[in-house]
Amino acid sequence: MDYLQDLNEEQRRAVEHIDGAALVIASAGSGKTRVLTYRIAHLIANGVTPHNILALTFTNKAAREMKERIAKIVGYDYAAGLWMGTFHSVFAKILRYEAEAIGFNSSFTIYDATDAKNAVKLIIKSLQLDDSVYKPVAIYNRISAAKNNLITASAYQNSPHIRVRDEAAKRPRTGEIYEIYANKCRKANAMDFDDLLLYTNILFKNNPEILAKYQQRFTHILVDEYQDTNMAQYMIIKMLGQVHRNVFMVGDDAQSIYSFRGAKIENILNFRNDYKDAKLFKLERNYRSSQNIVNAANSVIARNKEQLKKEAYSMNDEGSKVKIIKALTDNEEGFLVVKELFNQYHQGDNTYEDFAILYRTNVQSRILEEALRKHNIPYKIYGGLSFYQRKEIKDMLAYLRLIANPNDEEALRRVINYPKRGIGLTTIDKVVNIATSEGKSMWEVLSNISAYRDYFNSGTIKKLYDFVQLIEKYRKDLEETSAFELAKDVALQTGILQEMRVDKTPEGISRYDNLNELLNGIQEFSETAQEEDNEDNLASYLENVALLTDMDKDEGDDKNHVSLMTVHASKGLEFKNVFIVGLEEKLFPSDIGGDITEKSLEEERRLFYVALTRAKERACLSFAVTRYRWGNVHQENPSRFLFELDEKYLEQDLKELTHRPAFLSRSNTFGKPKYQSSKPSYASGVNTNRPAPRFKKLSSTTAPSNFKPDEASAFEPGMRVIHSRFGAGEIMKIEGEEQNRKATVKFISFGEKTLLLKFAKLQIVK
DNA sequence: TGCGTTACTCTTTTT
DNA sequence: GAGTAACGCA
Repeated sequence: MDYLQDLNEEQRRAVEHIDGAALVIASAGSGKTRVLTYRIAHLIANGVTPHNILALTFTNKAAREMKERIAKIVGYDYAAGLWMGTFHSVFAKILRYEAEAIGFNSSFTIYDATDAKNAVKLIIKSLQLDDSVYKPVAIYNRISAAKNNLITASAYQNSPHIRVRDEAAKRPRTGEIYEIYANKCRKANAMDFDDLLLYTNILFKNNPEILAKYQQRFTHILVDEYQDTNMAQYMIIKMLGQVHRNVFMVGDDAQSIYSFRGAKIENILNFRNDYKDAKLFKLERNYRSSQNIVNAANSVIARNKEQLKKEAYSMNDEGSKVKIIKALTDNEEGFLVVKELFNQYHQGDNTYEDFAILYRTNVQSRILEEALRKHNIPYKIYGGLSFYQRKEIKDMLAYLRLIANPNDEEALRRVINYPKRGIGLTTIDKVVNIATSEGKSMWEVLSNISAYRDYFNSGTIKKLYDFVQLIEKYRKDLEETSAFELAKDVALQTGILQEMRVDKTPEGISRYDNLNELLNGIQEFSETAQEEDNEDNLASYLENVALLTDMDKDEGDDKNHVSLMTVHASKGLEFKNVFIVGLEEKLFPSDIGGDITEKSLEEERRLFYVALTRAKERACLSFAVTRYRWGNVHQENPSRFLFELDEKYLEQDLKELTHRPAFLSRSNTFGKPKYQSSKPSYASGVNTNRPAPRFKKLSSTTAPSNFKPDEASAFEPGMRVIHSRFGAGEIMKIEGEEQNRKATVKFISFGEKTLLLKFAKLQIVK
C-alpha cells in the first residue's frame, strides 16, 4: 500500500477511485502515467483480476512501459494478465478470435497506409477514372474519415449529404470506389488500420452475445489520451463499458492534436453528458517544467475558447526565460539553433539526451541534421520515413505476409517479381483480369495456373508455377517453424539477401543493414515468444509488426544523442532542453488545407502548447525570415504564437526582434521570377519576350531535355550563387560546357570549400 | 519485357 | 528535393 505515498492528494483520490465512471483531466507533466499505473495496481491490490482490466493507450511503447511499471508494483505474473495496448492492437487480437463472425479468416493481414493507398489507386485505374481528379490519396482519406465515423460503404452511398459533397468535389464515384475497396479487402482477407476499429464496432453491434462476453470480461476499462479518440473508438468504449460502467478516462483537452485522424475533442469535452454520475479529477500541478515554462505555455493556450476550465501551475524553480532566435534563412536557423545547443551543452552538466529539437513537419529535419553533423553532435531522427516503410523491409514482410495469407493481394504484387523472375506487368494484368472476371483472388488463379494455359505462353506458365511452388513450400511448415527460421529461409533462398550483399553503394549497404536489423528483430521476437511461452509462429509475429511504428522501437543502449522529431511525435515525452524551430506563419501554425480556420488554429495552438510543455528547464524558439519551401525562397512572418506568449516570460524584447523594414514586408515571396506563372521555363527568354529574368533557376538534378549546351555559358565566374543546396557562394570557374547533356559548375562557398555542383538548384544573381 | 531517362507532382501531423 | 509515373528504346 505504500505506493499511495508517492501521490499528491488529487492523484491519490483518482487512484483510489474503484467503481463508477471517472474523468481525469491531467494537464501536461502532472503525473498522468503515474495515476494510470498506480490505479491499475490499486485495482489489482483490491481484488480485481488483471484479466478483467482493459487499458488502452495511444502507442505500443506507452503500453509496454506502463505494463513494466505495474509489474514492478504487483509482480510480473499479475501484470502479464492485463489487457493492455493500443486500440488497434487490442482489437486486432479480439477480431482474430472472432473473425468468423464478420466473415473474415483469423489469419487476416493488416494493410498499412501504403498498401491501402496502392489498392485504392489500382481501383481508380481499373475504373478508368482520371487520377488527377480522383487523387488516390484524397479518396483514401475520404474513405478513412468515413470509417472513423462508422460510415460503411453502403451507408456512404446512401447518404444524400455525402453525395452532395462528393458531387461538388467532382468526384461522384467515390462511394463506388469505397465499396469496391471494401470488397477487395475482404477477398484478400485484409483489413486496414481503420477497418480494425470499424469491424470491431460491426462485430459488437451485430453479435450481442459476443459483445456481452467482452462486456462481462472487462469489468474495468481505462483509456489514456482520451482527448485523441475518434468516433469509432468512442463507440467501442461506450458499448464495452455499458454494463459495468467502470470507465476511467485520462486526458487533457489542451493536448488534443489528432483531429486530422478523426479525433474528436468533443469526446472529452462532453464526457459528463454520457456519464452523468462521473467523478471528475483535475491534476493541475505540473511536476515537469519550471514556472516560466508553464506560465508561458498557459499564456498561449488561454486564447483557446474550446476548453475545460483548469489551472495549470508549477511549484518548481522559476527557471530561465524562454529564448527566441531569429535567423535570416532556414539554413541560418539550423546553424544558430545548433550553435545555441552546443553552447548550452558545454555550459551545464548536460548529456545530449537532455536535448530535443521539435518541428512542425518532417522536411525541416534535413537542415538541422546537416548543422548537427557539421558540429559533430550525435543525433537521432525519430519518425519520418519509418523503418517499417522502407522498401527492403516492406518487401521482406510482404513475403511473410503472403506466406501467412496468400490472398493478400498487395503483398503478392510486391513480391511476384522481386527478385526479378521475369513476371512483368503484362502477365500480372492478365492474371488480374482472369481473377476479376471469375470472381477469384489472384492467388486462386495462380495456384491453378494450368487451367489457364491458353492465356499465357509456356515459359510464363512455368515462371508462375515456380513462384507458387516457392510460396507453397514455406506454407507447408508454417505451423512448425518459428517466425525467425522462416524469415531467414526466405531471405536466403529467394536471393534477396545475396542481392543486397553485393550492392556496395551506400544505399545498398544501408538496405543490407536494414534487412539484417529486421531479421534480428524477428529473431528477438521468436526468442521472447519462446521464453514467455507465447506463440512463436509467423502469424503472431505479423500481427505484432503490422501495428509497430518507429516510436515503438526500443532504444538501444546508446542514448547519448539529441532527439529530433515532430511535435506530434513528442507527445508524452520530456526533455531538459527543448528547441522548437520554424515558428513562422503558415508553417506553425500550418496553413495546409487552405485557410486557417478558428478550429484549425486552436488545434495548432494546442500543438504549440504540447511542444512547449515538453521542456523541463529551458525552451528556445526559433524562426527564419526567409525559408526555402517547395522550390522557392519565401519571405516568412514570425508565428503569431510568438506574440501570444506573455512577454514576462521571454528573454528578449520580441517587438525589437521581429521588427522589419517596411520594404521587406511588402511582398511575400522573394526571388521568385515573375514570369514563372504555370510551368517553369528552363529556356528562359526563348519562349517569352518579357525582360530577361534577374534570377536563373534550374530545377532537377539533370539537365532538362530542351537544354542547349550554350546554356552553360549563362553561368560565368564571378556570379553569386544566392541559393543552392550547399548554401551561398560565388562561381569561381566553369567546368565543362556539356557532359552527357549535363553541365558541371564549380563554385566556392564562403571562400572555403570547392563544391562540385551538377545541375543542382541554383539561384544566381549577376 | 526490362531498363534507363525524363517529366511531373507533391510537399502535415500517424495508429 | 524526392519519389514515381510515363515514356522510349533495345
